[in-house]
Amino acid sequence: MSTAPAFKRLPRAVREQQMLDAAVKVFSRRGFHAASMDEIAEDAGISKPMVYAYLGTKEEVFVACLHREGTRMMQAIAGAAAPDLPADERLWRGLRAFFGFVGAYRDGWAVLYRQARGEQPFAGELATMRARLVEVVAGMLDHALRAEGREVAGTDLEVVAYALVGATESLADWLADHPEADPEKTATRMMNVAWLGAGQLLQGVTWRPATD
Amino acid sequence: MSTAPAFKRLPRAVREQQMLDAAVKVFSRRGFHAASMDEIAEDAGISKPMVYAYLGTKEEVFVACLHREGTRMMQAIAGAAAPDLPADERLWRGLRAFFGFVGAYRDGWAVLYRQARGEQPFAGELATMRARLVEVVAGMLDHALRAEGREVAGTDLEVVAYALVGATESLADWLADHPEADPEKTATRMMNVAWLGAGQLLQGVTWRPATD
DNA sequence: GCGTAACCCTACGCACGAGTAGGTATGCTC
DNA sequence: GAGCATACCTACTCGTGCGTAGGGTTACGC
Repeated sequence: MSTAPAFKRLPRAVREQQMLDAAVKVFSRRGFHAASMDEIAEDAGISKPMVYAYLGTKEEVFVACLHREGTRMMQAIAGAAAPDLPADERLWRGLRAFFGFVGAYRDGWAVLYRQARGEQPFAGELATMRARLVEVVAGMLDHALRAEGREVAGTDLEVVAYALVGATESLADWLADHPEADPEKTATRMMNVAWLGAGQLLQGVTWRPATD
Repeated sequence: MSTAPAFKRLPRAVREQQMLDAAVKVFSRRGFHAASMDEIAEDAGISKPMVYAYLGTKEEVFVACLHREGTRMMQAIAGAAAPDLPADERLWRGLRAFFGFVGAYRDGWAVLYRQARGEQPFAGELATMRARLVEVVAGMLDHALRAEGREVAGTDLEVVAYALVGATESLADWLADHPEADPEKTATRMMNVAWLGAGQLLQGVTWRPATD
């Protein structure tokens, strides 16, 4: 019989990406635990055992999502912020790339930051990624300050970098919830806060002398 | 037989608090879904039906936790930042109170921000609370600027306030993971970043003119 | 054209955890 | 010290969803 096969057979590489797309979507909507493998399979237009065959258990599927979206984001940023540029230009381009990523892959962002953070097994992975970002930002600040002949304690640098990364993530959340907002403009605003605030502070200006 | 009752009978109000303590602890460790009512009950030193009798279903227990911790936090901040003080002093006291809260109730913080955020049914509640904070901060900035005869568009103010709140939350996370760190000092650092960065920016200084 | 490997399915087993039924003991009131 | 409310328990039911067993079909090499 030639019952036109409702859906085509596809090569593994393609199906895997479809599954990941579906998984990211479902995880971002429901959260890790509330998401069901059945829903992911259905959303990918496939049946559950295929997901197990290609991607493994639920945890493994989530890790695969985390990995793909994380890599995308890191590459977007790293590709934009070439290390031979002056620090402020690197920061600016990095921010633009970052907000561009969030604007383009909202679901990915939600999975990465809103979900992974709460679930114990994955929080570590996420923390590592963020730590890399903090390190890079701290490096930029340090570099910029050395160029002006100033020097600052490592811990202070790290904490300030942490605050900047936090502020950026927060604006990313805001952006994800405001589809009408412009990523470019958001990046500009963040750049202003970051560069002026951090710069001033690390140059020795303080609101109230830190009485350690 | 006088089999000394292994554990005492306690009045409802006391048991409820013990249950909430246990629930906050378990939720912060495991996350909402992975947490089990059995574990909460065991941790509180009573049996499961008591939890249902006093606090209701799992969702209701979580909401109760959210409510208690959220109220504690808001009261700590509001109590410290009296509205008749100058804006910078209010900001400073609010920050101190906030970091003090996080230092004292780490589990509460984790439940509030790391868990509630990811779970759809509760994210809204949390967003409302954060919105109130953003509003207050924006109000402070606005007030401070008007005092200097300057004026700024509402949206800009809100976005900057958002970034500041985000940076603060981020440092709170850092603090929660670094038990040795000093809340007071963290507050000082945040104050410096906030006041200098936001202040400068809103006074018209920019890194690169925003070319709307 | 025939074997074989890759793709894909329906239909289950089974554990885990939310929520409940139904009963016991302890203190408090009159 | 009888009656009653409140604190508390053990021991279940039952739905939900992860993970799998076992089998069918299409393409591709030779």
